[in-house]
Amino acid sequence: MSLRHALLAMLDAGAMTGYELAKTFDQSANRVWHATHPQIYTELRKLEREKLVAAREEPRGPQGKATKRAYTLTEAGYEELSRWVSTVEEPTLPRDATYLKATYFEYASPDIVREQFATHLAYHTEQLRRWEWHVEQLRSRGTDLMQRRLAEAPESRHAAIVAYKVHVYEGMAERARAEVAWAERGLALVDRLEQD
Amino acid sequence: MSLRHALLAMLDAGAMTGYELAKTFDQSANRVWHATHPQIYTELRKLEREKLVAAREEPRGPQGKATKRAYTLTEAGYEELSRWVSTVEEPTLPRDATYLKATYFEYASPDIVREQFATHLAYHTEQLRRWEWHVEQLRSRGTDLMQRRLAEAPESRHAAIVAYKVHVYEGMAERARAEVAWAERGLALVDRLEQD
DNA sequence: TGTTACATGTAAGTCGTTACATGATTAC
DNA sequence: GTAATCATGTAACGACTTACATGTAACA
Repeated sequence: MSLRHALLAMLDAGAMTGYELAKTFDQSANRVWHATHPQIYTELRKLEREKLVAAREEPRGPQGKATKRAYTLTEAGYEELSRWVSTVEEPTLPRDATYLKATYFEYASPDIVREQFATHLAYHTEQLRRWEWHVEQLRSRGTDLMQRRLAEAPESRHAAIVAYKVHVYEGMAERARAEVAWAERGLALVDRLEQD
Repeated sequence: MSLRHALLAMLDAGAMTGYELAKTFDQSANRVWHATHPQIYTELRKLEREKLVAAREEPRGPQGKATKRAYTLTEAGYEELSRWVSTVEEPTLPRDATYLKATYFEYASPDIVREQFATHLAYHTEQLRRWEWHVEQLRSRGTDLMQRRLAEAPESRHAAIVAYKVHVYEGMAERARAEVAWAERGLALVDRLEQD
């Protein structure tokens, strides 16, 4: 049940609409927890009913025919976020389809295996680039979210706020590096097996 | 929908009961895909209805009052397994509650943060030990499952069968090492932040 | 006699995906 | 005018979790 906490956490940096949250989830800094837009809209309505967030309907465009709903954390929402952060999380049990499939690669042709490793390599190379970019942004405190967050916190906490996020994103970058290396060793392995 | 393929893959090494499959999933070599026992029993019945596996009811114990159901792959099941292995898997989108939580560790006390990193460290140290053990077992071809699998395959494929599994388990070991290192750096970080 | 392991399920509920559906606004 | 983006949802289905439920067999 971490989706709600991911949402609460992002709203802690300031008001956002469901649309913005979906964007932030999928392409930007918070690619640690994946969620689709129907899930996000549904959960936001649920959080609103539980009074953990409050919605403000805003007109959109000059005519204001369209509206959007900007959500903010309530006091109760903030407390729930703090409570959650202060409980120890059990490690996630693995469920990795690529690794599972790779266990049985002897049933596939070398070309398919190469394609699988190449896809893995391309994906995680791109991810690595993203994470490294985010670490850089964080260190120079360049992201919007970080600016907003720091503005609302006392200066004495600034170091910790940045440091933990850098630690997470560096961890994600390390993971991506491990996947890139794994895929490269995999490609070398196919070649070796084919030569025999 | 990888649970079914995980089951088909394990049955490829020979007949097994739901109970044995659940054990194998959770504590032994195939800890790449997690599943609970109700899920496994349900999916096996479904696979049976779809004729991808066949069940043989066997008596258990000397009186044979109790029974167990041993499942084997059918020809169609084997074909489905081959088909699946030959399709390229899209990378899994991340959903990691520990990393998500760590992003907001500034809201937790240093002791809670230490406890979280220590839990992470202990878990992945244990996992690393397991994966390294499995790699050793595989290399010496010592596991039951591997013996059965090799017995049914032509000798020319033996190298590939072992090599791909070693590659996967080494990848899992590398991942565990990365998590151990991440948790250790995390513990050092808390200390540093507390000193300032 | 009691505990652990073996063995198999059902049922209720939550979480997550995919497809469907709608309409305004912006930029070309 | 038309395409992309902004913006918000519903509905159906499938995957997964947790609690409940039952009984045999082996071992001390």
